[in-house]
Amino acid sequence: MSSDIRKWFMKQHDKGSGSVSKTATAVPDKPSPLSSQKPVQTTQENSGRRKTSKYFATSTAKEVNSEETVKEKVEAKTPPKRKTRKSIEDLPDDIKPSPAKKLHRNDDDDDDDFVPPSKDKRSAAVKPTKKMKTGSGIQIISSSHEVDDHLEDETDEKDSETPLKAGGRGKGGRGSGATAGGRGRGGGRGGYMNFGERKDPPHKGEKEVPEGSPECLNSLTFVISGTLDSLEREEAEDLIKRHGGRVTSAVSKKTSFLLADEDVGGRKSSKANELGIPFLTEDGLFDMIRKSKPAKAQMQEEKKKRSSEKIDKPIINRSPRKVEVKDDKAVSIGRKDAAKNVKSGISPDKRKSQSGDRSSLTWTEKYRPKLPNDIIGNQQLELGYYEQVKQLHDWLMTWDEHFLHAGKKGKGKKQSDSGSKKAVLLSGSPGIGKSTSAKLVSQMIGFQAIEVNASDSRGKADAKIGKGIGGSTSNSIKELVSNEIVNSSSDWSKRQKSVLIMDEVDGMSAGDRGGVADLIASIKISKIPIICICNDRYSQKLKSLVNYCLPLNYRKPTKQQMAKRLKQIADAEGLQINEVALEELAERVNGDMRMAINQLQYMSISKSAINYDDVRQRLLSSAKDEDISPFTAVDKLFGFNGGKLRMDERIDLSMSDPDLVPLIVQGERNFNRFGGWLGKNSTMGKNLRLLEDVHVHFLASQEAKLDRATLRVDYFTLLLKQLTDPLQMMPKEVAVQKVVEFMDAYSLTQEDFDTIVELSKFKGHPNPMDNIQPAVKSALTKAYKQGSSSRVVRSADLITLPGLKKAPKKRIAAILEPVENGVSEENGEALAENEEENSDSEDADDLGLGTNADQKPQLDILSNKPKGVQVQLDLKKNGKSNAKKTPASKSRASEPADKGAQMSGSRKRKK
DNA sequence: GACCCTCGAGTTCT
DNA sequence: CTCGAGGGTC
Repeated sequence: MSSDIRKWFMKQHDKGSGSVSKTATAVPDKPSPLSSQKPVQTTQENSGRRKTSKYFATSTAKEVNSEETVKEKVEAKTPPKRKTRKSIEDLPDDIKPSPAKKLHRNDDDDDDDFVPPSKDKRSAAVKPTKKMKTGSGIQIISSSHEVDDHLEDETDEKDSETPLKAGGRGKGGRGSGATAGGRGRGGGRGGYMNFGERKDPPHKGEKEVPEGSPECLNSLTFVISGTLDSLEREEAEDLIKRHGGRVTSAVSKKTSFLLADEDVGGRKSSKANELGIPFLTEDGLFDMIRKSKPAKAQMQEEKKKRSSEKIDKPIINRSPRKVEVKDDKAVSIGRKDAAKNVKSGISPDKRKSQSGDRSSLTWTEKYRPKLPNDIIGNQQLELGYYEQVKQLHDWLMTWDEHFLHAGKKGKGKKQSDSGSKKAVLLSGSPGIGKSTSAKLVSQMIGFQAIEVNASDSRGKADAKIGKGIGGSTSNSIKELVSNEIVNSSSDWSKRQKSVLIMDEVDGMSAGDRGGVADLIASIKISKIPIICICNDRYSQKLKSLVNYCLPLNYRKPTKQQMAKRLKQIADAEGLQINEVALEELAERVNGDMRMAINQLQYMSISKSAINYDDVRQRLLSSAKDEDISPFTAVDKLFGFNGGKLRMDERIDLSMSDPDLVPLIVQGERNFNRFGGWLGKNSTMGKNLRLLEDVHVHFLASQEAKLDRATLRVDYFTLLLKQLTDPLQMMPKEVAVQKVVEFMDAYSLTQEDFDTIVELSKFKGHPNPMDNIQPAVKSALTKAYKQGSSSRVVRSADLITLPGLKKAPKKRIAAILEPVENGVSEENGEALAENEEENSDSEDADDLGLGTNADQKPQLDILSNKPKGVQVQLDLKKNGKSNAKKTPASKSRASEPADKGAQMSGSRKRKK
């Protein structure tokens, strides 16, 4: 390994010196190529200059000044913020400056360098607009023959440009010059990095996107250049992929067409010219696609599409036939699950059952990497140097050494550099195997992994740590760490080494006050290695933590890597899915393998063959631009859905409950939700806590060991289906029996059931219970209650969960405070009243918002019920914290009555 | 098998 | 642009 490192080092060194020399030699040359690459700047510069000269010739300095001020004003008014820009672009078309935009775009878009000739047609047409636009941000251009001038000027400019930075400004003295320069700089070279301003197609959405045979572009490769006429780049990509085509980023010999509507120029184009690759306009593409399908078929296709859309819309399905198939399967699976995985007998289907009973496992579990090498992406390089997993491994090893040293201070072995930090910080977007690899590596080396999920403080780890010290995570950690010290100094260390895995530390820091500080303190004193895991390394909260950690950035696997693995899985499950679809899926889930597998499984429930469109449909809402980090993505999400909801609420929400962030993001993906999902955060808060309960019960059933995050995301949809579909699809008795069976198998209580239903409702989804006959519902209730007599007391009801204290939001916590001391039923009831009032007002809100479910009178009972349950649950939790001594069964027994009472109570009050 | 060439993707930081 | 992956050739 040392040799490896040396090798590596030498390589680096070589590289370094090489590049240095390169740069050195390159420097002198740099000016000219550079200047030629800043077309926009040039243009603007030109026009600016041109204008200036014009002005100088014909106008007074004052005029110039005034213009300058105008410009400045505009600039001041229009900071380069995206939003603002966008709003500008949202202006009516006549104001909207397509050419200017184009100009702009050129500026930002790397390879589509500005080529004047191609532009003339357009610019001539749109000149006026340009003027306006420029007025609002860039430059004022007035003449109509400027195109020609551009050319000239451009050439002129070239020589002087690089020096210009100073000279240009000095010459013109224009603010514009400065501006243009700055932009050109940013856009020109680093332009391809610019995600900022996205060009809008001039005729966005105006053309009808054709539908063709799904195979018509097979084996064709496209490169998209510039901005198309009516499609966003992504849309065009979609279109092509949907028809079997391939889209790549760079022109090569393999490229079949260069898709460019305008702006023909730039590197892509020149290369295409060189290679004799035909150009294709958007219309050309459309034609191509259209031609692939006879008109009649086209219409049919469209019809089909439309109807399928109709069907797909309600995710909780209530549409007739197509869904039925789905449901049957889902039910059978659910049943299988419920039947506690009776050895694979029930499923005769074509899928190879990989490991006996496959039913109990989600695919995520089933295909979870077993060896560190299974973790895709971050694969071992020859040198092993980039491979995070290996690095982690090494770190752990050296840490141990380090630790031994500290303990025995005997051997004079030199510590490796990576060992100098006492903790590692694994970062990377979710689902790419951070915790998995942490666990696996620890396991492999023989460490006992103690996993603490910061945002789920009552994980297994907590249980292990013991309930002695209060619920705070950090306390637990401290205790653990110090315990470990004691233990290890005695005999423990010989037996087993431990490693502490702190999951989601960025979540923790907000939840636990000073969590990070505590964590750092823990790291300082810790005698066991600590692995911290976060999603966003650059989060402000973690900044101080980074100093104490060896940072390890996990990279997202490429979509090809993911697709490969997914393909394996699909094959193993007998699922037909083509690669394009898989890649798309991979892309859409943003490298989140787990999510991808989940989606795959979910889709597999309804179909055995999946194509690109299915994937697209399913993941429509997960915009591709979610790629920076989930947290910024959430910001965006908030922004996008912004209109409908109160911003402050959302901010509060995300601040006070970091746990919701992933829920939101993933929930979005999971349910294809659009705006309006988050009506009221208080309800969400409750739901979240309710979800905790579901989770606990779920865990207690020993059917699955999942953390809450997994539960909420992975299982939720499936659970919902399994709980509600039978009620819709089957005769009453059978359905009820099945559901109760299922609930029993998973130790779900009726509240859990309601919770699940309730959770599915937010954002105005159709209530899955809508379609269920009241009779069936009551039958279900009855059946469940009947069963409950024989039901075993669940362990979940008996154990006290330290984390629960923390769970409620502060507001509620404050209310609860007094109760915790005095176990008084009246208190509890009063409390309940309070909560009830709250939920009532929320109900009102609901009605106001027009959630469909809540509006139908006959559903009122139903929709109310969960609310009642929530109240009840609050009570219960309340009771739980102090009612450890109270037999669980008792509290349970009293529930139904309470619930009923409260329910009717709240009803009355409302009316 | 070693080398060369071409293709294609990623790069950043709060 | 830079680097790795993959494929082809000698």
